Amino acid sequence: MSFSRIILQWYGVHKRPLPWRKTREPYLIWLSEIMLQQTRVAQGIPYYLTFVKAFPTVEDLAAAKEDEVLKLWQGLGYYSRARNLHATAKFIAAEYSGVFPDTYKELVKLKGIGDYTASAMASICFDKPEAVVDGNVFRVLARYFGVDLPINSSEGIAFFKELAIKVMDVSNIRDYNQGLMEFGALQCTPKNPDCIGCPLNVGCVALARDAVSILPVKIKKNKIRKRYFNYLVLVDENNSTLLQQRKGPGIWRNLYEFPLLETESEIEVKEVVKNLSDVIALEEPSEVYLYNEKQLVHKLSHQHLHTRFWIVLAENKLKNGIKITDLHKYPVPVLIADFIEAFKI
DNA sequence: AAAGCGGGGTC
DNA sequence: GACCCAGCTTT
Repeated sequence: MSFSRIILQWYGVHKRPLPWRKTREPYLIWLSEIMLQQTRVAQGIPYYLTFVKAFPTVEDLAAAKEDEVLKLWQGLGYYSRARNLHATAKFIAAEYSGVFPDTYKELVKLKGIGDYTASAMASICFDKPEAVVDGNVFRVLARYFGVDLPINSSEGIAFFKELAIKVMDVSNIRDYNQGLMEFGALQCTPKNPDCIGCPLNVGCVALARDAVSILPVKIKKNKIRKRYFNYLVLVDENNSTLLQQRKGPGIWRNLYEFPLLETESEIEVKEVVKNLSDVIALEEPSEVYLYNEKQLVHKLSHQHLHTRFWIVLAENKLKNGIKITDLHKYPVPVLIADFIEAFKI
């Protein structure tokens, strides 16, 4: 039996009943695909359900404020996905009367939709013969066909895409594509795959060469940048504080945070007081003290944020102050959300 | 071609 | 601690 036949047959038995598998409506498939980029299915499910409930149609999403979208996205990470999602929803509603295009070529032009997502939507929603290549597919193909080209090199990406097109089954492309990814997620797992019980073990090149554990090959290049964040948590007599929206490029764009003093290294309270006026306009603080004695390290995949929260008691009432009890309404990074959760004055 | 972009699960 | 996850965009 062929590679694709075995995948289809396996999928028929092991298909999980995921929420987005009850439909082929482009809006819902799109939503699920964007959320699942670099994200495990289990982590994405609750967000998907929340979004479908809050925004049943693309017009509903288009009509929302970006802050609302980011708030519901909070905790899922890679927030450019949420910003692009919102921008594309507005574009589809305004320019396409709320109807998604049905070809790879048109889909891939949309913000936040790249090769993978355009292929997934075209095949799943419209039965178009497009091959998907996600992390699962890279792994399955690399092992079964014994390909050791790095999956994160230009050459590797092009090779695997071509290979995926060669072996796809266009007679049932929806199930084939989803089946191949499901197979990677459940059977051909990154660590300790069950090769004994694998329906593809006979033809698997990696298994024959005892190379399962070294495939796929990936060039690693993780340089982790250390940063030192000092958040200034102002508190006035009304129990109000200040938040700022992060602007420009970099992490957490358009999310909110406390006024930030970033430094080259860990600093003392004296230095915080000295630099206070650079970050916030304040008549005169009555007291500045450290909230977390032990600096906490918030780990992103490419940055370690050594973070301290400083409580700054304000002498006068803050202008544009936000009630501490209202902080939970703003979209914030998990780092800030955890602080807000724990903060008791 | 390479870097930047989150947060969480798994081993 | 290392690796990975239904990747995309910018440089």
